[in-house]
Amino acid sequence: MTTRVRFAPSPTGYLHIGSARTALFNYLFAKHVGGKFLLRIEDTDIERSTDESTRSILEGLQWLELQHDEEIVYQSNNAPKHRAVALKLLNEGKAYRDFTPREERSGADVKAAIQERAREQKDMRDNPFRDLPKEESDRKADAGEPFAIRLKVGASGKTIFDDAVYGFQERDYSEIEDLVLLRSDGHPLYNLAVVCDDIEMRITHVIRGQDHLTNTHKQVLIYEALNAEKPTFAHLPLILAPNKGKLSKRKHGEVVSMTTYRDNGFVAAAFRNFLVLLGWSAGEEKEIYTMDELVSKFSLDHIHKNNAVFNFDANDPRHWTDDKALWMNAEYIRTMPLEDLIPLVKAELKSAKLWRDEYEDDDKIHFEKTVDLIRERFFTLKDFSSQGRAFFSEDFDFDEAAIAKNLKKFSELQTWLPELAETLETVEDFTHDTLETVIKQFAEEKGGKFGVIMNGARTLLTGLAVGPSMLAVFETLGKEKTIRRLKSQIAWSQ
RNA sequence: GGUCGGUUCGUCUAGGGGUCUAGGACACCGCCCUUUCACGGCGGCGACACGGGUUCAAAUCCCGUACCGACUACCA
Repeated sequence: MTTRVRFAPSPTGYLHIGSARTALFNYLFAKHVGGKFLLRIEDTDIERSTDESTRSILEGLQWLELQHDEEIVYQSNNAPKHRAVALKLLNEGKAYRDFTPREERSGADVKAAIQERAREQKDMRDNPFRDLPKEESDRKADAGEPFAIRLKVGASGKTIFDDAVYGFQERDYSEIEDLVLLRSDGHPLYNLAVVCDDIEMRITHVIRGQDHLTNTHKQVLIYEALNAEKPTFAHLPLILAPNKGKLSKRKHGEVVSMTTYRDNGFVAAAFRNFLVLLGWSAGEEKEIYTMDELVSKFSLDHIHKNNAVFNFDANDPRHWTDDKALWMNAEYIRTMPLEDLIPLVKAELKSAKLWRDEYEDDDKIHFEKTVDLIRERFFTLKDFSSQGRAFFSEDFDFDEAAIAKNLKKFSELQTWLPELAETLETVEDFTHDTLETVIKQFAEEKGGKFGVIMNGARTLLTGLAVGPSMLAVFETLGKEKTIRRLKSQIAWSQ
């Protein structure tokens, strides 16, 4: 039997990093065993689901390169089927009509209210309509009395299943209430919908967040009522906020959204690599994996049981997201094959209006050399257009601190650097070694320090106080720009 | 409250009775390299939640306690 898994987000917001990781694990598991990775949008919560959210989720998956197989299933399209199933269970006597008036639950304090209610320790089988004779139930229904349909959970017994991550699970029926299958307005509920759809989609492995672990018992009951074969369940540890609480948009903002990473210059492969290490490890010291390696190494039995903390400090710009994610991104930028990086840099330069078509034509080699040089110290793709701006444009800013530290502190540089430009004009072979000889000699003649001259040049040439080896910068920028910028007085007048 | 999970450096983790005076990565700190630096090299700091058992031997197995989390909806 082919392995079939699904990622089933509800479109009530952007793609959350926890969901993204769930999608990733599903994808890797499917690909590892040569199975199918399906996508189902659980848009049955009419009030909260939006098309925009669906789009955002799709974009996030696409960015991470988690291509789904087959057509996307929209759960709302299946509502009639879910309803039919509820009715079928009703006819078979496995479910019953509950004529209790609906209790409206809404607002921020639902959770508290539910907990409060749960504290009462009531008997899960005390519903007065549970054993209402069929005739009477039919009569009330025919009379137009609204009713919900509840699953009739056995008086005694227990549900069991063997979770691929958490192991053997059991729960006594007395802990499970007669769950509502169909709302009194005919709207099918989550547990019913999930089970029906998973059956219809022939899902073999349900891989999802640990927050569904206890729900699973209810679903197992539905599978059994339907005489359907249960899939294998595998629950994933949660990804928590630094305070070990739930990671949410309301409390934590943009850091939890996938689009934030895409929009802030993350390399998708790097973020994916970071994500896969949250709750899973191959049991080795290696940490950087290509997608192919992940597919071949991934397995459910290396998934942890304990939750992982997504560590970041909202008040510290340098640690605005998890340090390891940031490091991973930098690592990818400086070590990934240049040909894979180039398109990403191209996109970044385009969006910053710094892209020129020559970069992949006449100027291709030089462009690639430039990217290769400056990527060494970059953390995100944004750095190519910000810190790297001077390499792609004449219109760049000078860092105030750099001017103070590298130029104004040494006033003699104001005449020396233009003089250096004159000297460099005579250099035919504008390359690293030759430049080094010439500039060292120039420094000696002036009685100045080589380093001071180089750093002054750095600021004039790039606007910054940090960057790659200056001789390489000279060479990469080329003779013409080097000379022009060394002569420029713009920075001096700031 | 109940049920179910979980607990190894600040964070991500290796480990599944002896090879653990607990390994790696990130972060942090120091030194080195150097024309700068957020590169690189070397080093440092730093953890088995606690208490009982079982065993010749426990981070690893069992029990209890503490703490954290999930669930407990006519939400998903």
